[in-house]
Amino acid sequence: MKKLLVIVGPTAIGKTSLAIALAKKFNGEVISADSRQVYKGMDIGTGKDLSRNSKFQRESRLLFPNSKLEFRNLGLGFYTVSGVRIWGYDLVEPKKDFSVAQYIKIVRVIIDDIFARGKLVILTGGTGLYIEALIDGIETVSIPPNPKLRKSLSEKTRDELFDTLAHIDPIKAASLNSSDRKNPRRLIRAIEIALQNSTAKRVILTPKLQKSKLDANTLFIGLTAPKEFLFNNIEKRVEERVRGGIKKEIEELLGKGVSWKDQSMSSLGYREWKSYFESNAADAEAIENWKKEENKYAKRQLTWFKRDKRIGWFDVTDAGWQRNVEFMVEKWYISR
RNA sequence: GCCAAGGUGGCGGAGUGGGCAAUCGCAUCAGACUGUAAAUCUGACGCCCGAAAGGGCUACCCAGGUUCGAAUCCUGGCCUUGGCA
Repeated sequence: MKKLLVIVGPTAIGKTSLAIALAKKFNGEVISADSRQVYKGMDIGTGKDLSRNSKFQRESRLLFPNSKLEFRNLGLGFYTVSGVRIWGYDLVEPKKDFSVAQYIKIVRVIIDDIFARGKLVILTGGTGLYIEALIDGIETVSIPPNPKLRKSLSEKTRDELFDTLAHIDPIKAASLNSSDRKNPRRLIRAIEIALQNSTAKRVILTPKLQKSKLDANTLFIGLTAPKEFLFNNIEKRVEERVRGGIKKEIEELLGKGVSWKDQSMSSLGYREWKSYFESNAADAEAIENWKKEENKYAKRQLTWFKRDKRIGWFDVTDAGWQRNVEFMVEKWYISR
């Protein structure tokens, strides 16, 4: 039976180390579900758990599902940390855009491979959308972005965007909640989908939009903690990353031609340094902002995961929580 | 001691006679989320009642005063900062 263990939770709570511990115990391999760790060369800021000498190992049996996704012949591969394989890092160059659709395509290849080798898959990370998309599927992933359209819509106000959408797809427009109606990015994507759908219908291509769910026996575990504890951890972690050489990492990225406008550089821990590098702002300012933003991010993650009723929560400040997790996983693992 | 500027909500900072419970930013709380998701976006945020509409109360350093009406004007006090002695 294919078994998939999912470990979610806010940043800095210790998901990866739990994943590694469980992987050892239950013969598993870890896959990162993190929209930023996919970028090659962004290690410190995104918190890839790499030990000093861990090297990327290419698995040449595995191919990218689409040659366009592959870059520089790097291929698919993994890092080994404490004897456990970690996949999902270094999938793209930081100059490239990346999105859920690509993530699920690539990761499904990896998952199939791990299952084929009879091992447990442990998916862990803080990007809720990626996890949900991978497991439950997304109907409209097959509709690619349309850069020209996006550009032409980018000047419009939210009201104009909403009116445009209401004109093309009134049902979709009416179904949007009050927050999304004011969210330009969402409105643009909705228009993109609406247009695609309507053209498709006209050409009688009618692509069957459907969710493709992952076929596996899945257990969801969530790690949580009181906010003070979390924020404290975040603070320490940010400082560690500063000491660990985030500035140098950014310098190297910039040196390789990565720009502040690139999607990858919108990541926490990177964008906060823009004014430091560009206008000589104090690094204390960057660090303070980084911590602040990281806290907000953790809260957003909690909001996202809270609504998924499949998740069994463990508070990492409770004594013996780890044993409880292991117990739960074991019970599930040996069940059929 | 004199001169100047100023004291506003948890913080920063607008407002300089009525539209002010007070723009905005931060923080905080709650939430959304289906190819940018570490992104993007929404709501609440003096106190009390109310599901809401709405109503009531207390407020812009303190004390007085002018005025139909003051965060805004006047007087006195206290405090802060800068300059001169």
